Amino acid sequence: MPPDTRERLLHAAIGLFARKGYASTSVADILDAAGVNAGSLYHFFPGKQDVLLAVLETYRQGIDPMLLQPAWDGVADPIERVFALLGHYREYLRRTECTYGCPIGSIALELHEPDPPVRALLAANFDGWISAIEGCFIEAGDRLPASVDRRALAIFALTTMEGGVMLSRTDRTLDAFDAAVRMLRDYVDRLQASGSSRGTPVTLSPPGP
Amino acid sequence: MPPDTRERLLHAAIGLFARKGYASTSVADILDAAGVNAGSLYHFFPGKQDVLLAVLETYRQGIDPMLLQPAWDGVADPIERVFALLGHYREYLRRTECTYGCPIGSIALELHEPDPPVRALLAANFDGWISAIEGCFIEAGDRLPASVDRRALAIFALTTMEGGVMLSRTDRTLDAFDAAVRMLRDYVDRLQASGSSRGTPVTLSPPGP
DNA sequence: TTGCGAGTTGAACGCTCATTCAACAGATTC
DNA sequence: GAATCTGTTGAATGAGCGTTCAACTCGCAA
Repeated sequence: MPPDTRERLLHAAIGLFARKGYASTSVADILDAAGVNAGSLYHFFPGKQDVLLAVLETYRQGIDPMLLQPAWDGVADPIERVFALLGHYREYLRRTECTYGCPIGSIALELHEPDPPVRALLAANFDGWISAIEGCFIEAGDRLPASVDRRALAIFALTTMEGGVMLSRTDRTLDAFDAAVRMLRDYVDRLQASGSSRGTPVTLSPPGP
Repeated sequence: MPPDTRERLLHAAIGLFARKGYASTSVADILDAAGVNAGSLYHFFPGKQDVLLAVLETYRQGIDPMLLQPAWDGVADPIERVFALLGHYREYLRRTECTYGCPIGSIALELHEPDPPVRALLAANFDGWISAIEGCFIEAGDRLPASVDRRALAIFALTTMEGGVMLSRTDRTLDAFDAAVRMLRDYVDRLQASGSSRGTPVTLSPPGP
């Protein structure tokens, strides 16, 4: 029954890395936020980068229980689940007044030459996200044309989210995020309309302003 | 006729910020790369952040002559110009073995609480890019459905590029970038096909792997 | 010849950073 | 009750950071 010192450090680091980024967060910041002394941190982690590794691993394990399940609560339709998840990120942006969006994306672009284990965990996080969305599009079955690569579409959804977060964070407005998601919605609507020989017919909403 | 010290500092900073990011580039790095002493830098710039401002302003002024014109050389069709520009970024990724893509995007996500002038210049850079692509889609006229918001489509193209760069940089492979651009191409193709009562008919290529 | 301003030099400054370490505390084991 | 293990303490370390500054060079104008 070890004390929760490690947990407190991890939780403090998660918050600080999301708010300030990795490089701009000092070890002293983490220590202050966790209410822990320097030696204790180095008792649990070999160094600062290993705290980052633990944070990224926590995110990775949290994709399903902490991200997907809350976003998909009450949403059964697989395609609606994709946009429910995007809406989840929109809410995150909105609540923070567009100051931070996806912590994985921020760290991915912040570290220009990440050590291999860090890069591997970043890639694993992206892969978990993509695979979940790919599952939605696969579950959509013949509502989408058979010729559409489900995984590529999932990647496209992730680039839309990450790019939208980047632009919206830069001008502190949800406009760019909303515009990008609106276009993705229009695309998926058109895909559904084009393959509508089977499955429930879909009403095509115009992508206007 | 002032010596080119300021130019050398600017050029060195552009290269280093793109390669290592802003925070990870020390003033000493810039001085070494430019072959200049500390005092000289502070003769031309009040501080490190003002070097960043000058770099961002240089990028902004270079969007047309340094980015668009080379990418669009010999490409007349407005819609092909959009994808020619995306191909330009692909080449940039490829030549650097997927280690760096868009420097504006990297800095935008690296700085979590940028000073107002820095954020304004980042936004101005994105806006210049978006407006240029918006011009392409406007020029495409009735090849695209009238209901499609040209600016939103331009934003969508930027999120595709920035998101694609992020993912490709993370797993050091062009796959994600290619997948995202392929889906954007399919979307634009479908938009053209749907509004094809006027203009040149467009052959719809399947988005398969 | 003197004076001046633009540009240069590089050592020095104060600060923050990640990390270390010897000493200590308390529970568990033998 | 001695030994051991896990965890804690917080001052100290040394490197690197952005920045400052007094002294200097040099071309040019008066």
